[in-house]
Amino acid sequence: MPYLKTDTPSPEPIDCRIMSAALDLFVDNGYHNVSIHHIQQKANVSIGSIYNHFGGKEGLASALYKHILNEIELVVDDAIRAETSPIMQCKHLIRDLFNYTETHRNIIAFVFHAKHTEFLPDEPHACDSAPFVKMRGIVRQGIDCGELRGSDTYVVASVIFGGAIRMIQLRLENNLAKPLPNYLDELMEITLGGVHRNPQHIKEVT
Amino acid sequence: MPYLKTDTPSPEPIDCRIMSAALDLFVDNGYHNVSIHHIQQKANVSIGSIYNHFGGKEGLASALYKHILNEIELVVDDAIRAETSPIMQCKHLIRDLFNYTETHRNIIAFVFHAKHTEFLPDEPHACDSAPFVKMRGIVRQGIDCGELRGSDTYVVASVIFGGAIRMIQLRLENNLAKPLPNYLDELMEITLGGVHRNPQHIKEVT
DNA sequence: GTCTATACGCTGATAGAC
DNA sequence: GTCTATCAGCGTATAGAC
Repeated sequence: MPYLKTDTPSPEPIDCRIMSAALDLFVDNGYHNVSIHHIQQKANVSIGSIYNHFGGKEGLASALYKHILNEIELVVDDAIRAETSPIMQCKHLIRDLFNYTETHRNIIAFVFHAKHTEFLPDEPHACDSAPFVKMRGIVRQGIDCGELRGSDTYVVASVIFGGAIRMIQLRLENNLAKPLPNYLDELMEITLGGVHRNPQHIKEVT
Repeated sequence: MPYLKTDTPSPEPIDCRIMSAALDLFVDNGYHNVSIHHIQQKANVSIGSIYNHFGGKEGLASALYKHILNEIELVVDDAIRAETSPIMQCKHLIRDLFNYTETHRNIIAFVFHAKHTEFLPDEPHACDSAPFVKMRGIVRQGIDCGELRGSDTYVVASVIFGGAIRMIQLRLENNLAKPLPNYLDELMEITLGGVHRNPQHIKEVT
């Protein structure tokens, strides 16, 4: 599963080496601030090889994007398989994403911290890709079976995963003192139970 | 307040025309896909004028960034002034941001939909800028006065504003059928009251 | 398949006239 | 202050040897 190892210079297949180097450089510097020459140098390959394998810089980014979305999809599938209720699936998934952020920082950063449409205009928006569609599917089931409040899938999914994604982004920008798993329990508690201390008074403010 | 009008070609001060053109182009195409020549053409000014006023492309982006953060800060200040309780301030602010997204799309897009560190390495992260610091200040007060549950400011702020920001991003990517204000009531209700239909059972899943 | 050297276009920036 | 013409550098992509 961790096919894409970070900062491993040499003894791997060449296409993997290229993608790993590109991932690190893209995350650290941004797609447009990285040239083919940088990637070539970091991956210890020639420019020709990059063109042979990926057809150019954009093809490389596209392959990397799809590869990483597949990895995320595996994480989502695991969570769906491991739990039965939608709420438990959500919590399981957020926990795994938090762990993944700590162990595979750049993979998460590439998904949650880049604007792909600026360099991959033909790829679908991240939120329309398989893993995110599946996340909304979990939420949809939770609403239908009465476990989750609300009616609009996008709204409920935004509350559940929006808070978690925000935490991930804060962590990636080094705004959090501790690793993400330390915040998981509090995050889930107030996401599920609400931020309002006296829920019976909510009607007063809405 | 709407000093930066969108798609207004001519009868304004030159620096405003330049910033408006740059904002539209940056949002539509991404900073790195826009050249000085594009901006010059759209703003009906010369390259020299851009350099005279802003010192170059990066200086222009930096001025635009600061200008827009100031506008957002005004929105935050308005919400803080208009309400007394932190929860009401949060809801007021989210409503105004939703309206602002519909009426000043590109201003919101530039703040919530771009990765500024890729072209403004010297500017602070958006989440460290004044408006976002003030948002966390509201949350901090809410926690301290017992109105909001939770203890960590970042966690509570992520839940409250993370969901709203996620909705804004979905709207900017045309994933929502209706304008944002239509979703406000449901969003606030489940954010404040929790997504879990039976809160008394939360301990079972956390 | 892998590599090097080269060509070409574009972009940011400047110089100097008005 | 505003403008035009021009330059230098970089970055993508290709051609062709091994």
